[in-house]
Amino acid sequence: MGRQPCCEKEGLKRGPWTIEEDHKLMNFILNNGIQCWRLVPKLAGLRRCGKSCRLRWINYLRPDLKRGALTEAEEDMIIELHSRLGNRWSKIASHFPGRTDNEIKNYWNTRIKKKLRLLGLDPVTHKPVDETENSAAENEEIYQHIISKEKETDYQTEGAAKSGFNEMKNISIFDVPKENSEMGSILSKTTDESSVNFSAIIDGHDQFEDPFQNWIASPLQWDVFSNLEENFP
DNA sequence: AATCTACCCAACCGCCCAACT
DNA sequence: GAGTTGGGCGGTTGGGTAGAT
Repeated sequence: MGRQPCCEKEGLKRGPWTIEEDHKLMNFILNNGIQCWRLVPKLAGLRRCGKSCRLRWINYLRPDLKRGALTEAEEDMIIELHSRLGNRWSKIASHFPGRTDNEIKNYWNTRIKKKLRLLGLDPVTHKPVDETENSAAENEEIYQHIISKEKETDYQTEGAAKSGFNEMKNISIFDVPKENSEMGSILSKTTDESSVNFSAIIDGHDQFEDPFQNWIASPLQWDVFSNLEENFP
């Protein structure tokens, strides 16, 4: 008898999460906490696998997530930790509050690995490999090229974020840049009701009747999450 | 303008392990 | 001790995007 699947696959939705789904999950967890991931989709009214909900929460919805590109210092630390811990991404991620193992793993696979190879280092052992294809000077030249390209990219990304627009198709409630929280938008929480009730006030007046629509549409006052336990006992 | 290619990253899959029965 | 279950982890994939041709 083989292992049973973690959940019924039939009738389950897969693929990218919608804003509505994000909302349902976020709202459920903030109101109820996490006891059993298997039950979360059922109780939250989602047609998703419990594992999928967990992943979405951990990698994307968690309020304490740190967003934006990894810094050079973080990158150096990842390399150092990887040389000691290997591909134990969750262990590595535990040294970076607000970063996820998935994020670090992706960063490693798409960038650091490449850089190490170009520098003539084996990404697995971190030791020099035979420089049969490129000389050290050539490697250095390519590496500098990558660095300059990355700086260009970072600058562009930062500029786009500051403009207040996010053209990503899969935009989420958390894609709004933090800087915009200063634009007169307030996310307030009404605690004198049985359930948590968010109401966003944009430029002094309500724009939507549905508080969740407000939540989606308005830039967040991020500080509300800094004392989460106080807000959601 | 259209097509191709490389890259990025969110999401999924399957395995492992600890806790429980 | 064996079987079951749920959570966690690492590897992989597929879709979207940007840049090159």
